[in-house]
Amino acid sequence: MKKIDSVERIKQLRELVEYHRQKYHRDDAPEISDETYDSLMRELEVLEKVKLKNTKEFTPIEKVGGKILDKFTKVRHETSQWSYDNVFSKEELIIWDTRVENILKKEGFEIKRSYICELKIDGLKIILTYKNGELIQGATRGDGEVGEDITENVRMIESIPKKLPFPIDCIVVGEAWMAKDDFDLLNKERTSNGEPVFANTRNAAAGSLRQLDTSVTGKRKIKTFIYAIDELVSNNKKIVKPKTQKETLDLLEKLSFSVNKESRHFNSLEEINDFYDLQSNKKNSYQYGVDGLVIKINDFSQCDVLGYTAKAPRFGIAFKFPAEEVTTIVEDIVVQVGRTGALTPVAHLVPVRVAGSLVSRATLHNEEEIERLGLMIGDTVIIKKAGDVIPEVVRVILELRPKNSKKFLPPIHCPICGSLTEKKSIGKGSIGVALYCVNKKCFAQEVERLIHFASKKGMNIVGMGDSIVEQFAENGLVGSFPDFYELTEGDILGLPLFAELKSKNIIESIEKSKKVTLHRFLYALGILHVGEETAYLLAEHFKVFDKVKNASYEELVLIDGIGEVVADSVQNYFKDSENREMLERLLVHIKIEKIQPKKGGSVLKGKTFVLTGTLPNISRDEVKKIIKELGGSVSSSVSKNTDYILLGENPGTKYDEGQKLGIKMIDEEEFLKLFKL
DNA sequence: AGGCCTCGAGTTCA
DNA sequence: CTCGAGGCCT
Repeated sequence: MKKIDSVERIKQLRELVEYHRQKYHRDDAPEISDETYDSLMRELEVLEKVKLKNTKEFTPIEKVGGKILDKFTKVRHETSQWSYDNVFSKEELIIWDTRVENILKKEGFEIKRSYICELKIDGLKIILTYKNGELIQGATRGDGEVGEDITENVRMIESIPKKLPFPIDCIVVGEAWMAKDDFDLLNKERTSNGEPVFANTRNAAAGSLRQLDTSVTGKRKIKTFIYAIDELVSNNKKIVKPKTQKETLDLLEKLSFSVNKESRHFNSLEEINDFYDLQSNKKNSYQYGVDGLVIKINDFSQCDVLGYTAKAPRFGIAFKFPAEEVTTIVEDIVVQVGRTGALTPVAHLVPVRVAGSLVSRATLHNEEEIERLGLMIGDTVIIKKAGDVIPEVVRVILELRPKNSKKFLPPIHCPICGSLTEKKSIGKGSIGVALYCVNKKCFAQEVERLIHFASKKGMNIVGMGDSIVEQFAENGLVGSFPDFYELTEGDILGLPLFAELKSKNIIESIEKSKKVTLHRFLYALGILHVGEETAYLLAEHFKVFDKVKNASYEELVLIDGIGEVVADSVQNYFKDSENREMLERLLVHIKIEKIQPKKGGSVLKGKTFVLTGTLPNISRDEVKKIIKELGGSVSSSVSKNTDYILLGENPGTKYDEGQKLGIKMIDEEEFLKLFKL
């Protein structure tokens, strides 16, 4: 891929950012997620700084917010409404803190400082003005200088006091948000009324506040957290101007505002980092969205010294949680060969941080998926992580497509062995979507089969991971399964990076792997359509390997769960003379153990479980084993046959499906207790 | 023949 | 986790 001209990209990005800025701030109808928007903004900021500095093209983005719609009247804010700069890592936080310390030192100020950490609520900023204790105005932030008058809407919000307990003048600032439960209900209602649903709680909150009919606002159950006092005039001795952020929060509470209870007062960055970790685990348990922490210097006299940059206050910073959706560029689409010969296109990306890890590749499944996405090489795309683990291309940002973008052409030849590719026919006349390399001797396929054979769920040769198998294969040490068992320490020692101890360990693991259960052995062979489950079925039915090997088609299809396709596949595998020879050579080394009769468990008889998320103490495979031993079964997808969903941390879409179907959810603790394990 | 339920296969990063 | 497709029930 040719490098994209950065000046050209800056121009495109500017236009795009401006477009979405208006969509978001003016129209309340964003088309992209905030994270995506942030990500575009950050890229633009960096590019401008690097490429255009000292040129007349340099017009840094400073304006934030949008133009004002006619239907709401404008209000000019008494004090500018800033927003804090963002940091995304502990290192960046230290840089911010060091700058704070340096400025304080330079100005001859006390450098000892403490911090207030507040949750950064995902809502919309509101500014409330009180005169003599009476609410006289509510406004949105707008561009920071001029916002919209939403006084009548704000009066409909329960958590906002219309009259303060003290007759003072003040301007306070906070966040308006909608609870996740209320959001779900609202969207459900809108669906049944045929209205478009809101994309997220913040849009819903924003939409609800900008209603010309304020009774609608009242019905929408908007909630608030207030966190700042911009101005305060008081004749009352009980109400004095706060000198710190902590006093501010206390005072706000005293004035009957709704104040978030999670805020903490800390003296060190270490404490802040712990709090960050704690909250990043807890964030999904709140009814409001949290996108990070806001860290503020507690002492206002220090804040005054620190002042403002052109863009943001120096005395505070937003420490954001890792973005879950970001943009990046598809540098190339590369075709990978699987163990069965299946060819899978994978997008190679400019590395980006998503949900805490650096992502450089994402599977595209097949051509049809690429078609659906309308993806071309060189495109800018939005990436997210499915179930917080596997990177996924969500969609293409067409506006950023470079002129030299290339279409992905499905390979005519296998990228590894060069033989022709084809699609498989399935059933009568119809053709499957996946493309295959039909050469069984294809080196890539052979390596993948060997990896599968040695894997944990197969022969479980400990220490024989993907890259080691690859290395062995490339050096001609292994080409077929029996080769593993004919390796000597001397063979391995010849390879680079293999010291004596390491070689010895590998030989030992190979030795240990010789004892296997029948189902694991069958699985390891990698027979087409025989996965873990089917291997188990075969093992249970036939008990000994020879009977599986010699089973007739008729016998196979009679087994519950095995149909024509699988029976065919099994038959063909054992009919193949090369396979038979290989097996003969292999079985000399292998000792197939009898499966122990099930430990008379029947507690879970007939119960079907589905697992989602990470369990705190037990591994997924262990749980599966336990459930099976007790007579239950584990399925990979939720259906109405599912009895229980075993819920771990960061559950995926199965959680939502389960909720829809009203399936009982239990966590690890409940599971163990329930079945007295 | 159609629809639901499951399984198999491929995938990512630390 | 997601997708496609095999198996089985209606």
